[in-house]
Order: sequence, then structure tokens, then C-alpha cells
Amino acid sequence: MSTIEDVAKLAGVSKTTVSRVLNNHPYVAENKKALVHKAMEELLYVPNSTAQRLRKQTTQTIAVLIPRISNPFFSKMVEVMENIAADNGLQLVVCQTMYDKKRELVYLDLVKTKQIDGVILASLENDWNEVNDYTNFAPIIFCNEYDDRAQVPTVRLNQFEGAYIGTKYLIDKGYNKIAKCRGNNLSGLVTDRQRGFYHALDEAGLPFSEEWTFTGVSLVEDGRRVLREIIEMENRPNAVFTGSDEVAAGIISEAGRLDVKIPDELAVMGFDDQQIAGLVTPGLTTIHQPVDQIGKRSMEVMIDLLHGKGRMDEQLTLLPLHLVERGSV
Amino acid sequence: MSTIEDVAKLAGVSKTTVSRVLNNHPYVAENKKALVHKAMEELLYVPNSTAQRLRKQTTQTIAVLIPRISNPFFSKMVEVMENIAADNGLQLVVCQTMYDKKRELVYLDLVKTKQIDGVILASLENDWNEVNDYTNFAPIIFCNEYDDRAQVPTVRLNQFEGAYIGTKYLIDKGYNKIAKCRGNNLSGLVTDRQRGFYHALDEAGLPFSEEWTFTGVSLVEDGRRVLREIIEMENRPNAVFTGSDEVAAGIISEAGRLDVKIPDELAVMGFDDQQIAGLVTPGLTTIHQPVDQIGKRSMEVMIDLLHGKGRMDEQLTLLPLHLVERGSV
DNA sequence: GTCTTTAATGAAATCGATTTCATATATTTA
DNA sequence: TAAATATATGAAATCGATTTCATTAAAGAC
Repeated sequence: MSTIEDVAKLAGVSKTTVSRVLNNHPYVAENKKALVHKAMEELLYVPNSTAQRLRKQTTQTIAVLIPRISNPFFSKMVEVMENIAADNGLQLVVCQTMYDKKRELVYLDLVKTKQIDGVILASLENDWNEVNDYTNFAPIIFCNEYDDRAQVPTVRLNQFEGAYIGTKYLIDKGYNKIAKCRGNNLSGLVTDRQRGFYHALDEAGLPFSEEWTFTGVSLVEDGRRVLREIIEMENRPNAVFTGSDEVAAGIISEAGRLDVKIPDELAVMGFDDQQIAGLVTPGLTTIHQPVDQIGKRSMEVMIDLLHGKGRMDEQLTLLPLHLVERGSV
Repeated sequence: MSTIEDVAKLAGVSKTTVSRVLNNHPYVAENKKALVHKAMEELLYVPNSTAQRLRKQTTQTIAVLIPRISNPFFSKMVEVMENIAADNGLQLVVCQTMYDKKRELVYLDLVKTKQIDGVILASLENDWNEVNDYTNFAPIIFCNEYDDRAQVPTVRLNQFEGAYIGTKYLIDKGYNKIAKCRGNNLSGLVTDRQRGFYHALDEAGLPFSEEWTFTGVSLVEDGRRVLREIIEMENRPNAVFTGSDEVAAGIISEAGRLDVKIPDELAVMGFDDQQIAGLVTPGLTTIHQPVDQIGKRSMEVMIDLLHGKGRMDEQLTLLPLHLVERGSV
């Protein structure tokens, strides 16, 4: 493996001149430039990027924190992000928190050890106070997730509205006993969805039973379990607001197996509009989240920050969401 | 941001001693060790990992090349890999080739610029001769994909057998006009699947029409297109071997829309056994690929290589695959 | 024809860690 | 008790690039 020194020697110039050629500095004579290029080719020279990082104090790497990549919402988001990152010469390190607080903090430490130039937070397991400390070390932005206390650029949707229009739609269709699912954490996103849900219920004067709240629900398998629990209930809900297409798909699939009629016996409202929403039977009525745009915009905001454009104090991008009718409601 | 020098000064020792404390060297007096720890805490010192990389000539980072992360097969694979990587203090850089030769080579260049310690190839767009050059720079292993000429550790399935048992199953069920889909490239994996497919046909003395070969097919949307093309044909196949659950799901979904009976009018054989296979109606009969195991084993092989265990010359791990019956055949 | 710019180059410092080498003291071993 | 070994420490070299600073030659200004 040859170094800049080897190239300099072979070309008969100094390391400085080689570095200048490498970085397209002016003030390098054409003939020397040619010599250097020849030497580089001959030695198959490639600059050691670790040395460049150390000197330039930049890593050209950004980390994206997500719950888990196999959730189609996040894999699509990462797909978009990675493409834009690649176009800009950046590497993307995928960090799965797996819904674990400690793991999230371990990943955030990457920023302290100067292994990355920035963090895109699309997962928030810890309280914001914990995370806030890290904002001193590198740009951190929110993507999809958020917290009201955070003074960082945020690209997200109006989750209150999303949950509200989804619930309202159920109510307008005549459903009056609506169950609700959520995962385990209570981030800004989840809290706002809850508020939107309850707001729609209150507005319609509908009751809500604690019995109809399912927590710790985030996988297809969890959805199947929810359906089985529902049909065992004495006071059965006639609709369920899931907050996740995966969960909704699990409910619909299990309903098919157990011969529960969707939507007649149970209406199912998804969230995300993942690919799967168009593939199950009946199709999933769901809240479309523009995941491409969220990913794209977030990465653009991050790149602007790295380039010194854009400010680190609060800057909010709200993207539109809308309901997609398919048949499960 | 404080450096090792700052810590040394505050603790009243040399950089060397601080470094020794950092690396748990023996031969550091307890009292000095305490002083150093106190200084580190006081200064909120965190070692700069770029400097460590440069000196130690290692990056603790590995790259995984995949076609695209939003394919559930690969997102699941990466999920498993990343978890194991994290447990071993390694970072995982996701590289999507997007089925593009040039992009694949750009990513392989990371290895030349010393930005990563190893590459897991789960995509192969270029000819092996192109890729072979890179094996001098860092360990490269195959995962799922492969090429017979490559002398690198490989974790994969017997794709010939997979295609064979899938096709044979169709034949045994009485289907005699079997169409076939594939993507664009012709890697070892794809070639072997073709061979397995044709072998089953030959064995049964069944004909095959070029008309029934669909290429450039890899997305759900492509599957929908395939179904529409099939029903327009004069000489319609009565079964289709897809090589991908996403494509198969697209076919089944479009069949539902257009009222084509599955499997009576058209049997559909998937490949992968993705989550979606259990969610569409009818359920997808498919070849189960143990994606968890592929990901796990690949990462383990890579870690062994990084630790100097294991050899870089050919070493093959063949994992079992099997057929899962669900109803689309 | 002197004075100021501009162009071209390299030696040395720098980024922040680890490792080698030299040295000093304390402890065993013979 | 002398020699050998183990413990403890720091100065300087090193990893491989970039950047600062100094120097010289050539071009342009007046």
C-alpha cells in the first residue's frame, strides 16, 4: 500500500505538491502535475481517508438511528437517505436501537468519539434531556420522531392531525367502539397521536374503554394477537386504530384465518401506507405518510448543516399526510 | 473538545501513561491510574477514534453491499447483521447498488481508501474479474450471492436445488405450462436458479417457451405487470415461478383485482418466504430462505476473518432451504 | 530599473492517538 | 551480593494526510 510519501519520492516532488495535486490547488506547474499523476497511477496510489479525516476533522459519515431496519417504513426511509448520501459522497451508518434505551445512547456516543459528522434521529427511546447533551458535539436532527423541548431541525408530519383524521373517518363511517394500539414508548409522535385520537372521540362524544388500549404492539405477530384478544372480549370494539400498517396487516390476516369479517365485524385503520397496505385482502385503509419525502428532506437538511448552511436552532418542516381508502374500514 | 494531551497535563503524567490507562496496559501504578481517570472525567474526555484508526490501522467498520434496503429480504438480512456487528463493537455501512455496476464499484473503493475493514457482498452486478482486484485490500466475502470463480468465503444456499424443488412441486401438482421471472443480472445465484428450473422441466419432459420468460422483474409493480401480460397471451401459462416473493405478491394482488383465480387459473410460486408471503390471500407457496441464518453466519465469518481466525481462501457454508405450502399453488 | 504581486515549491508543524525505545527503580533469583 | 527480571514512566517516532510558513523565481506596475 503506497502513501503520499512514496508518490512524492517517485515523482521527485514534495508531499506538499502531491497534496496540492490531490486537492486541486492552483499554483502547481503543469509538468509537475503530470509527473505526480503518473507516479500515482504507477503506484496505484489511493489516499488514506483516515489520515484525511484526522487532518480535516471531518468523517463524511452520518448515522441514522431507527428502531429496526426490517420495518418497511424505515427501510424505505433509509433507502432514500442512502441514495442521497451516496450522491453527496457521504457514508450512512445504520443504527438500530431495537427499542432499547441503552443501545440508543451507545450509538449517540459515536458523535462524541468523532466517528460521525451528524445524526439523524428517527428513533427516540430516551428522554430528550438525555439526548440533548449530545447536540454539542455534532448536528443532530429529528426525522419523523420529535420532542417539543428539542431545539433542533425537525422534519416530520402532523401526527395529531393524522390520528385525528383517521379516527374521524372511522367515526363518520358509523363505528362507535374504537380500540387503539401503540408500541411501548411515549415520544412526541406517539403522544400527539394519542391526543389526536382522543380529540376525535371527545368531539363525537364517544366513550373509550381502557380495555381497548393495546400497548407493546408493533409487529405483525402482535397484530394477530390483538385480533385474538378482541374476539374473546365481552364488550367487543367494532373498529381498531392501529398506528401501524404492520400491526393492521397482522389483524387482517388473522381475521381471515379465523373468519372474522373485515370491515363488517371489525374495521381496521392502518398507519404509514406501506407497500403491504395494497397487498392484503381487503386492502388496508390507512394514513399515508410520505416516507420518501421525509427521508429526502431530512438528508437534505443534514447536508445543508454540514455545509454550514441552515441553522441548528429550531427549524421545522411539516410534510402533508392524507388518508387512503382501500376497504378495511 | 479535550485531547489526550490535555488529560496528561491535568493529571501530571505523560500522554503515554494516559494511553496505557485507556488501553488497560499493565504497569501503570494505581495512584496514577486514579489521577488519569479523574482528569478524564473532569475534562469529559473521549478518545478521538479517527486518531486511533490511523494509528491502529483499523476502522471497526464493515460495509454490506445489497441491491436495495427496501427489499424485505435484504432489510431483514441487514437487521440481523447490524445487531451482531453492534454486539461486537463494529459499525455497519449500508451500500445500495441499486442494480448499478458503477455504484457497486464506487462502494468497493471504500476498501481501497481504508475506510472499512471488510466487505460483505450480497449484491453482484459486475463480473467477478472486476471485483477480484479488491480482494487484495481487505477481506471480501459472499453472502447469498456468489460466483464460482471467486476464492472467497461464501455463505449461501443451494439455489439450483431451491429452484428445482419449487418447479418440481408445480409439476407434481399437475401444472405443465410454467412461466418464469427473473431480474436483470445473471450472477451465479440467478444462473443456478435457471439451471434448476430447466432441469425440473427437462426431467418431466415439459416444453418451455421463450415467451414465458419475464426479465427485469423485481418489484411488486413488476409482478402486477407480469400478470397483466400473462392474461393477454394467446398461449397462457398455468403457473409462474417468480424467484421473488415481492413479484409473486404483485401477481397475486393484481389477480385479485382482475378476478383471476389463484391457483386455479394461475399457480404462483414465490421465493424467499418473506413476511408478506403469509399476509396475501391466498397465502404464498414459496421457497423459504433462512435469511436470519444467512445474515448471522455471514457476519460471524467476517468477524472471524477480522480476528485472524478463518482463512480467506474458499470456505463454503451451505444453508438449508425448504418449500412452504400456503395456497398459491 | 526598482518595487510590488503573483506563481511555484518544499520543510516543518499539525491532527490525536499508539508504540517503540530508553531509563530508572523495585523485586527476585542464584 | 551481584545478576537477572519485573514494574513503572516518559520522550520521541509513527500512522498519512493537510496546512502554515518561508523562500525563490517570474511577471507586472510605476
